[in-house]
Parts: sequence; structure tokens; C-alpha cells
Amino acid sequence: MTRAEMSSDDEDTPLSQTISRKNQRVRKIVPEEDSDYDSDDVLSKQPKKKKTKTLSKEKKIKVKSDSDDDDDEVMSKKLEKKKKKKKTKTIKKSIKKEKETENDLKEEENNDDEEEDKEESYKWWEEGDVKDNGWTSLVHNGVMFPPEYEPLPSHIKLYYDNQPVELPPEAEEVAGFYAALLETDHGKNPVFQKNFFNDFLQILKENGGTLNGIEIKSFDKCDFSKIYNYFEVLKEEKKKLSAQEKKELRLERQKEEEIYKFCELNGRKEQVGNFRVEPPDLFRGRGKHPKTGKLKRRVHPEDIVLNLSKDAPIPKPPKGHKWGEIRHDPNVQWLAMWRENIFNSFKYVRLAANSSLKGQSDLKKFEKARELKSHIDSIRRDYKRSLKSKVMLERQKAVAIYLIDVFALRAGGEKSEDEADTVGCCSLRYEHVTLQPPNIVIFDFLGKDSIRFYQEVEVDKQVFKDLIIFKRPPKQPGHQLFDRLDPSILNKHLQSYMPGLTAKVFRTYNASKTMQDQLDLIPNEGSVAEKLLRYNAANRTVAILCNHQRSVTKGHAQSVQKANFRIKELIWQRIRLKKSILQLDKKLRKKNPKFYAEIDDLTKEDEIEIHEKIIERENEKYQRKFVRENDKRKFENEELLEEKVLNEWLEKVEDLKKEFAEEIKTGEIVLKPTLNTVEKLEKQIERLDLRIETSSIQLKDKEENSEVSLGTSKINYIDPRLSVVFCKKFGVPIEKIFTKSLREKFTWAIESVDENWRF
DNA sequence: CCGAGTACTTAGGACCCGCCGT
DNA sequence: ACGGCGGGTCCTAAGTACTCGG
Repeated sequence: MTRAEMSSDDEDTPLSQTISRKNQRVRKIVPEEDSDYDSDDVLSKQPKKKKTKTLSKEKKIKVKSDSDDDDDEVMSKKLEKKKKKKKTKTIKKSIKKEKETENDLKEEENNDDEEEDKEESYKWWEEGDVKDNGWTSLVHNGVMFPPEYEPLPSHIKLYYDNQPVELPPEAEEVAGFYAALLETDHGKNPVFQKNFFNDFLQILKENGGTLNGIEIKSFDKCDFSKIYNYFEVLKEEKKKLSAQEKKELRLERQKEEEIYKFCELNGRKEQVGNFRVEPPDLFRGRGKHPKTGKLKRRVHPEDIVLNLSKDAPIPKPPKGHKWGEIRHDPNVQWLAMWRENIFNSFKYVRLAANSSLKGQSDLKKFEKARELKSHIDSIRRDYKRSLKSKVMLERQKAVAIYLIDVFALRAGGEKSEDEADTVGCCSLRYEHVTLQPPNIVIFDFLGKDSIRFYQEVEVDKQVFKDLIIFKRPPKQPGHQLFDRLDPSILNKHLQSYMPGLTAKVFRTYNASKTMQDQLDLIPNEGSVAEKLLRYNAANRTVAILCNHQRSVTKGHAQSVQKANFRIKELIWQRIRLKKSILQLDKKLRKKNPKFYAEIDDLTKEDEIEIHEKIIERENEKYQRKFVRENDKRKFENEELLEEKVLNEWLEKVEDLKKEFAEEIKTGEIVLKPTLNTVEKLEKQIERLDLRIETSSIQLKDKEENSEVSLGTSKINYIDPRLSVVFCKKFGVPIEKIFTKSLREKFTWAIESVDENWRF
């Protein structure tokens, strides 16, 4: 019995305890009018109060150029103007700060003619070594709250035991969260239902129960379908809306975001990442998560801690509210934070991926991985030796590092009972590893995000022996394979080789190393498309190494089936053509029996099935055409097509059907006048051959790729400089490999390497 | 030294939107 | 013009690792 099975039930007590404890933190929601907060753009409205050295220059600019300085856009304008790239990139950081103001000012005057929109980016990577994370000045506008709950229209209700229920808005909101998921996997998951229902009842109780005296006791008697349907209608309406109105809505949204989207870090404009506070919802835990479905409560300004410069203006909280706390901690990268109620852990608002801070961390990460290059040999030598160590702990360390190094396992920290049962290296258990002499190991476990890790591999002989030892009785299923180990012990050991070396560095190192090796194998020839294919193949190798998967999309099975059928149909067509040839000249079969052999592969059942599908498809085609045509005519106030017209079309299909039936009966194919010679038929067959070929390859590619996610390794593991070098060397435009946001994230890489750079 | 607490990276799925074939 | 599809972005869950206080 696994831990998950043992723990999944009988959680009633702990769960309800959590709920009631959390309840003390619940705040009453302020009436709507009150909460119509207008967060002022403190950055632009109070620029004069800024005392920060790095900002002083802005004042001058403004004095110089801007008289209506309370404009909302002041900040962006100012920042754009001063964003001029410093040509004097050798300025030492230490003295930079003091001189910055002067320098900037001087340059400001000199560079006024530079294009305004080139602005942006501070090229930190051109300034020698990266400074330690943290900031000297941080100014921002706080966070954006989700809209208040809007009650459902009065005719949309939850039904209990077939009776409409009057819910207080607070409870209705929660019911709505569930209703929205009614038809999803979450909605159908019993654990999710149970957790949701507990919390729902709790909220209901807190708010005085139902308003019409109905007492809700059993989940099974709840009918959420009315609410669900209503949401579906809303979705439809939103989709239909599709005019330019959609664009207007988007613009409005963007305008609201505007002030939160940017902040000022060390005097420079930078993008904020997740400035939207997470809206309340049901927690969607992955895998067999014991807490999935629990209510994630609304976050209020009072829950939020802001982090900014001491002298930065404090953003206005929503009307009638106060911030939880204001902090000035320059050693952390977050702008705001709050505690969530599911695990009592923190959520952070941080800078966007394209920010200097993130870029610097990224560069550091890859440089650390590269540093491992010069230690990896001795590390490998050592762990190979330690595989035979007399000290158990040493052996376990050695095997663990081996697994992390060779199979790219994660460290595998300890997890608590109220999380999904997933493991990494150190937390592997007896049952996750099967040993098959002489040296085959089968890994089968759930890793991060409950993604299955399944591999049958050959391992080092001594590793195999050690694993046998680690599994020796009295150990049994449920027991830790590495009972003396945890990530911190492992990491401590690793640091003795190299400062900052931890288990996760191996993943980065091996991913990038693999990519480099794979790219080295690609010949510099062929079209850009071919090169891209090869790049993606290399990328895929890495993704497979890291076990980056994606679930096949809902339509995948169907679309594969469809593609398969299309191929089948093409083959049928080919056979039909071949039959046609034989009808013209029977003797040809003897001359080339192989060519005609596939005719016998086609069974009557197959044939009938294909016929039916084609008929069905044709019918649908005309039905759709009819509906569409009439929709159009209705819209344009024209006369509608009569049913008669449709029937005429369908007649044609009937004819085809008869033709097929005849074909089945007699085995004779009626030749089309355009296809009535052996030559013409053969040519047609050739064309079909090609189509079948390409369709098959495409399908295979699709299937192979359907479960592999290339993105994660591209974003997190493959040193972007590898891709940049590849593009430069092979004449592939970088846009083919990095999307716009990736190009922004990796500007430091794109602008800093030449084609000789190697990982 | 350890565990709780904190801060940061890594991850897959939802969702949206533009493109393509019809 | 339209709907299905797939790429790109958004969202937030789920990891790793470090720190700090007893």
C-alpha cells in the first residue's frame, strides 16, 4: 500500500480544522461602491517627492520639457527619454552610482536625436560582472485586484433536491467556482468534490446559511447545472461579440493594467510579472492532491505586504482599505507578497522574465552550470570510486549523484502528507525501482507535477549491486531507497567540489551540454526549414532527457484517428486506381504482381467502412453549406433557400452511395472519363504515393511530439547562447527559434555572443 | 544542527488569438 | 467569412535551496 492510498481518506479532522482556523482571517467584503478603488499612479503623480539620487535627473528633464507634469504618462515618457544607452560601458559599478546622474545628463543632451523607441533596455551584460541580486531603489504602484464578485441574475440558481436555493453572494460565488468546472476532470474528481463541498458548507455557515431555509447537507443532491449552463451562455456571448468590440475591451483592459505593468528598479523602468493578485477559486492541485478542490480565498489589501524603497511613495490602497504591511527590504526581489490559505505559504509579485534582475539570475545560473564543466570529471571519478565505499552513507551519496547526473533526476526533497505523493532522487522508495539482472533498472514513479517517470535503463554494474543492497530486507515497499540521504546532505557534499553546486545544477549542465553536443552534429546545409527541424530534434533530445511531458490534447486521439483514416482512404483510392488499371488490362497484374498485391489487403469491411465515412462526410458538407447559406441570406434579408435545394444536393450523395453499393456488389469500378487510360491512372497513383508518404511522416512526427514538451527546456535549461550561436552560424533567423517574449527574456544572450561561443 | 520559514526557479495546463484551409 | 487548430502567453502549482532562530 502506498502512502497516497493510506492517507487519501480519513482526512476529515485535519481538513476541517484548517478551515476553521482560516476562518478567523476572513474579512468582510466592503460594499461595492466603497471598493471602487482607484489606485493612483504614484509614480507619476508624485514625482516631485522622489528623493532618490538616481531619480534626480528626471526632475530636471521634466522642468525642462514638461509643464503639465501630473499627466499619467509622465513616468513612461521620462523613463523612455533617459533610457539612452550608455556608450561608456566601462564605468565601474562602484563609482557608477555617484556619477550616474551627471553622466546621464550630459548624454541626455548629446543623444537627443537617437530614435525614441529604441530606448528600453539597460544592457547590464555589457557592464562587466553581474552584481549581486537585490536593488538600490524600487518604486512601484502595488498590485491589481480582481473585480468584486458579481452575483448571478436572480433566475439562475443552485438547486438542492430539485428546489431552488437562495444563497448569500459569498456562498454563491463558491458554488459558481464549482459549477464552472462541472464538466472537467476536476469537477468529476471525488476528492475535489469533497474538499469543495466542505469549504462551501463552511462559507455558507459563515454567512448565515441559505436565505430560503433550505438546508444543504449532501453534495449529491446539489444541482449546479443551471449555473453551469449560464456560464456557457456567457462564454458563447463573449465569443459572438467578436466585432471590434473585442478589441475595445482589450484596450480597456490594457489601460487598467498600464500603471501596474511597470516599476522603477534602480532608476530604470522594468516590467512587473504577475501584478494581478490571484483571484479566489477552487484550488486545482495536480495529480492525486489531497487538498484539491479546497477554496482559495480572496486576497484583500490587508493581506498584502508591499516591498519598496524607503523614500518611494506608497501606492494608494483601494478605497476603504489598508495595506497589510510596508517593507523596505532591498535584499529580496519581490514587490509584493501575501499568504495563501491552502498551505499557508507565500505568493510573490515579482519582476517579469525580461527584467534585468531575472536576466542576471539566468546568466548566473548558466555560468554556474558551465563552471561545473571543470569539476565534472573529478566528481564522476569520485562517485564511481565511492560506489564501493564501506560507508553506507557514502555509497548512497555516490549512487544518488550517479542517478542525478546520468538520468537527470531532481533532488527529491521530503514532502508532507497533505501534498501529492511525488518523488525525486532522494525520496525514491523501494517500489519505484525494479532491478533486473544483470544490470537493468526500471524506474517507475511520479515526479514533479505528478508526471510519470518511466524508464528501463542499463546502469553501471556497481550501481546495480548497490541498488540491490539498498533494497535488501528488511526494506520493503514504502521504505526509502536512500534512507540516509536528503537533498541538503547531498548538496553539502557537492559544495565541496564547487561553491554553489547543488543537485539542480546537474540538470542545467546536462541539458545544455546535450544540446551543445546535438547541435555540433548538425551539418551546415539545406534549407532553413530543414535546419529548424534538426534544431527541434536536438531540443527534443534534451526534453526527453529531462522528462518534460505534455498531456495529449483533448482532440489528439481524434485527430490522429482522423489522420489515420485519411491515410487509409488514400490507400483505398490507390487500390481503386490499381483495380481500374486491371479492368482495362488484366494481364498487367502478372507482369508486376508486387505492385498490385495490396489490392488483396483491402477487405470488404474496410471498403464498406470507407464508403460510409465518405457518404457521411458528403452529407454533412451539404447540410452545413445549406445552414450557412441560409444564415447569410437571413442576415442580408434575402429569400431563403427551400428545403428542396438541400434535397437536390443530397440526391447527388445518394447517387454516389448507389455507385458504391454497386461497386461492392460487382467489384466493378465505373471509370471516370478523365481517368480512362492506363497511363493516366498510373500518373494518378504516383501522386497518391507521394501524398501517402508525406501524410505518414507528418503523422509520425505528430505522434512522437505529442507527448514531449519542448518549451520547458528551451525556457529553463538550454543556455540561450547556444541557440543564438546556432542561428548566427547557420543563417537561421532567431525569430524562428525564440518567440517575441523569449527574445526579450534572452536579450542578454542574443546581444552578447559571437559565433564561436561554446557552452 | 535542525526544522520551520522564506524566496526563488521550474512546470504543465488553460486560455486566447491569429492563421489556415474550406 | 468561418471554424478548427496550433502556437504563444498567462496563470499558478510544485519544485529546489537557502536562511534563521532555537
